[in-house]
Amino acid sequence: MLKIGDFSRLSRVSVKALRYYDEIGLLKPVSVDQFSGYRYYSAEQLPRLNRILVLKELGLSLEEVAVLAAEDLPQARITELLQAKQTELRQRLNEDHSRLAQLEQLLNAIAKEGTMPAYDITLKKLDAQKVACVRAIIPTYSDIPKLFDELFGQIGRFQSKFAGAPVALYHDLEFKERDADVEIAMPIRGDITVTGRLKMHELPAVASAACTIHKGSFDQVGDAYKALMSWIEANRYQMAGPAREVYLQGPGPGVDPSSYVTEIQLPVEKAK
Amino acid sequence: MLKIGDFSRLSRVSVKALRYYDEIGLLKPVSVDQFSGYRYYSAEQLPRLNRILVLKELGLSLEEVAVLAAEDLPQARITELLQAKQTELRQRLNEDHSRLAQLEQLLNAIAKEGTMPAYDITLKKLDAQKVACVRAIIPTYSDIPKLFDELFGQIGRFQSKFAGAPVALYHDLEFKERDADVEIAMPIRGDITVTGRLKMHELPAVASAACTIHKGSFDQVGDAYKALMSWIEANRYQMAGPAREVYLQGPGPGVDPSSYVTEIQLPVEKAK
DNA sequence: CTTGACTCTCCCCTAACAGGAGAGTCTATA
DNA sequence: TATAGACTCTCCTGTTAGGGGAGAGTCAAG
Repeated sequence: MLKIGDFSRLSRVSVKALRYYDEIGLLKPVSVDQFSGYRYYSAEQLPRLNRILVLKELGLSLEEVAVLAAEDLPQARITELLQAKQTELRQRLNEDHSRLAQLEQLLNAIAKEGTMPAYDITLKKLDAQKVACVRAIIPTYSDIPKLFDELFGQIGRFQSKFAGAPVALYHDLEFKERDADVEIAMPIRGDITVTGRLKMHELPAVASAACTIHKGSFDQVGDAYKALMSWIEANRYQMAGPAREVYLQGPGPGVDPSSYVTEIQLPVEKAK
Repeated sequence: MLKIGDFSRLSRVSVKALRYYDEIGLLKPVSVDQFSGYRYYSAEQLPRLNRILVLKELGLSLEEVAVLAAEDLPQARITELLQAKQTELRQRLNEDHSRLAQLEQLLNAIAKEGTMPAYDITLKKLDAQKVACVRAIIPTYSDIPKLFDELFGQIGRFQSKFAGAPVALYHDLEFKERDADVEIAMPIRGDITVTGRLKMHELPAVASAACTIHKGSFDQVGDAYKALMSWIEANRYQMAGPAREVYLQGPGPGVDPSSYVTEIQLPVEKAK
């Protein structure tokens, strides 16, 4: 019979860990002194402990190890559990891989710019949402406020049904200096009646969109687009739908242009 | 001013997480109502939160994120931190890679044998240790007990200086049916005087050894060696020193051969 | 018999929140 | 104006796999 310290030395497992394995029922000492509480182990338990350590090393949680270390477990269950771990590991490998790529890209950008880049870009999934909208071909971008006025002039009294921040969609796949096809939309909960150029419809969901947040006047919003474009190129994506601008904090009473906050969302897909 | 729920919806970060970020000082609301305790955020905080999320996604802990999200951090510190993360990530990638390989191997073995393999093999580092030993060429393996007797006949009275389980070293790099070069050693703490064929010396440390534990009579110890050998081959290692057998529970009064416990250690190195 | 090494239980700590309890607050509608 | 329902607050517990330490009891050698 070995005292816990001896068993710890033989197995190179800490005393704390052994006590913990006892507590969770993973490896019980062969006997426990009823009065002193001392745990006594046998060298014959080393193979089991060894198996526990091996399985743990493979990335299984102690709970899973406990299942696998049980005797007479049907083979099907064993392989099932291990294969689940396998796919889990594979997935983490992929994630880490792309993390590493992102990290490298960030380091490159820092080396080039000498500081943290101004725009942080993430890939998001956009849900479908019901909106009230007006869509038109406008001669110049300075006509956008008119579309807003047209929209809010009609739906302004349904504030309680607003379900988010207003969005602009640029339906031209390429940038157009004039005569752009623009849609101004407001997410709506429930139904409202619309007339004239106003329509209710559903913005389609987007499987993945490269997104970033621009802070400040719309004059510099081009920088955000540039950052998005070079990110898309560097990560081998390509555009896959109309760009969206979400006006998280837009023009309004007492709002300075320098505190506007706009999220730009570019639907993308992996380039072939 | 946005209530926490609104800010949560805008940012797609849970209310719980936002409160937590407030608590650890990572992202404080712009104002907190002194009486109700309500937190009020501004849309202008979204870029910062976005940066936090991006850095977190890269695998940084919130503590590290807090450092990086601080203003006016010298560029050197930034790259230093990120590069540290990079190497950390690379290491985890390697580990996961080998884990995956081990897992696949285990699944193969299970598929072949129909059950969990009898031997779990691990790579260990062996420390140097001082031993008393007797080394000899013995005609047959059944002469090993004689060597034990010779050893313990002399050092048996120094039990208090024993520092581990007895070890056998097989100095022939290839298996020899007869006239094997065998060393029987006992780890010793401090010094003792030895005479005749007995020597004191230091067993060298081993950078990595493939190890497994055999339970039961020595007759079947060959299975353990077979398992080790095929593991070594499958993992592209090669032997790099004398095999060791550690008698964790060996012959003694009232010990049945079926409860012997022996660890087999094969020093290895990566095959080129 | 003493001393030093060992062991016991119990409690707190980790990271990044999630879940829930119980109490207080805000706001839209009747 | 009253109230219901939605929202928010703090506080507590739980998650993994133990580590660190306190205070008390136990064992073995000299």
